[in-house]
Amino acid sequence: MDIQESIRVAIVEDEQEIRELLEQIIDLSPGFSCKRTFSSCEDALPGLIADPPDVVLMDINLPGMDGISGTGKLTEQIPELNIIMLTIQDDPDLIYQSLCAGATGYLLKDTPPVKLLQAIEEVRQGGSPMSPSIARKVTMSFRPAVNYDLSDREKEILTRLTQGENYQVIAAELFISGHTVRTHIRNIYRKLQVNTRGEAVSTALRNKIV
Amino acid sequence: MDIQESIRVAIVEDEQEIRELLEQIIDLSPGFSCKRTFSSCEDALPGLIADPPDVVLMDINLPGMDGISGTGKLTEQIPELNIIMLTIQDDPDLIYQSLCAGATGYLLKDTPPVKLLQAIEEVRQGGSPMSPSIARKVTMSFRPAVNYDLSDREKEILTRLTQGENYQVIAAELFISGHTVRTHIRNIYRKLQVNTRGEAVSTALRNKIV
DNA sequence: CGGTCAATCGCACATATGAGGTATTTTAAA
DNA sequence: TTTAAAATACCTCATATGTGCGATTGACCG
Repeated sequence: MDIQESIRVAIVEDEQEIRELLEQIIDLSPGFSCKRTFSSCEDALPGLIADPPDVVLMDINLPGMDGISGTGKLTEQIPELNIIMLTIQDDPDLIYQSLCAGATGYLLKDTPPVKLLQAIEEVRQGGSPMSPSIARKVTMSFRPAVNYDLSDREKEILTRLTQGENYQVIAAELFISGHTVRTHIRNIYRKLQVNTRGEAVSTALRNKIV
Repeated sequence: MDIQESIRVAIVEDEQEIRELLEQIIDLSPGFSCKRTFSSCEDALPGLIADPPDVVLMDINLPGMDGISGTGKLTEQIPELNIIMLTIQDDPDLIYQSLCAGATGYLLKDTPPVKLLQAIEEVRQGGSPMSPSIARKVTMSFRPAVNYDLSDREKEILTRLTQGENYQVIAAELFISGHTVRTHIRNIYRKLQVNTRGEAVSTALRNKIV
């Protein structure tokens, strides 16, 4: 392997101490190089878009544009860019937002240097490195949160509501009368504590009921 | 640490060869023990529910009840049970369904023994081990898939549709007339290629537009 | 300068929906 | 076998919705 082929890493991190520490860890490791570091997204974006590195380490808490918005802007321009969030927070909501914005990895800042370097390599090879506790939060996010105690029939009808079918169509497909469909939907709304179709579909999908 | 404290692993796998190979890998490794193996979910469920192991390795393709359904039944009874899917398939849909059913890890069958043991330890410690390519598919699943080219105003209205607000309420909140709301919604429906509120909300949420 | 598009506003009408109530039958559990 | 829950069915009525049409304004672009 050519000496030139070291993985080019860029860092966006506002705290000077951490930034320089990361830079040293990476730059002093064979196979890795860190030529560019930034203390804000505003500084980082133009350069990173013009000449994308192999991997970006992105802090979430930044003055001005936060790391999640920055990640969004970057992936909008360069969808295949590998961005690893590197932060203290393990708030499920921030993890969710980061991944939606296009992050491909998510590490906690207490990650030891060796693991950090492994993660950079892994994301380079098409993986999605995450700290164990983060990965767990991600998998847990797929689970249905609350149990609304819907009957099978109700779930069936709710599914069809999400598909935009109207009362008559549902009735025909399930071989029941439109009146019955209305009654079921009334019960669904009561259990879901909603009173419109839009809310019902929304609650159903967000809670993975269907 | 006590010698008794080895991690108790159970295996559900129909192919005898693979099952016995896994059993050996685990049972011969210090700190791990595999006392129970099954060739079907039907066989496995009663025992696993009665006396849950620390970790379950679950195949997806099984005769009779498949591994995803089995995982669902298990987590219904024991939500905190650690189940690692162990399969050849990396189909995003199966990954999604597995995680929804309650799987906490997902490994490909070509995972080398060392990595497998590491994964078992990791899931035991609250992580969610995944093969790199699987993890990447999981993170990618958070990204908005298709761009429907909605204007900011349209996204704003779409968001409110998902919250079940009616035309008049939306109009009042955005300080525009109900007529305008209708026009926007008409345009949203056209762009999303739907013609009911339920479908619009569904498409919006599934594609992470809002 | 002409063209395009987003955002705004308007009218009319058939149908779908949500909300109120009541009641029978089937299934499952106690 | 009694009871409870789920599934079924019906009625009425005010309002929301989807859709057909047309129109004006302002911003931005070539």
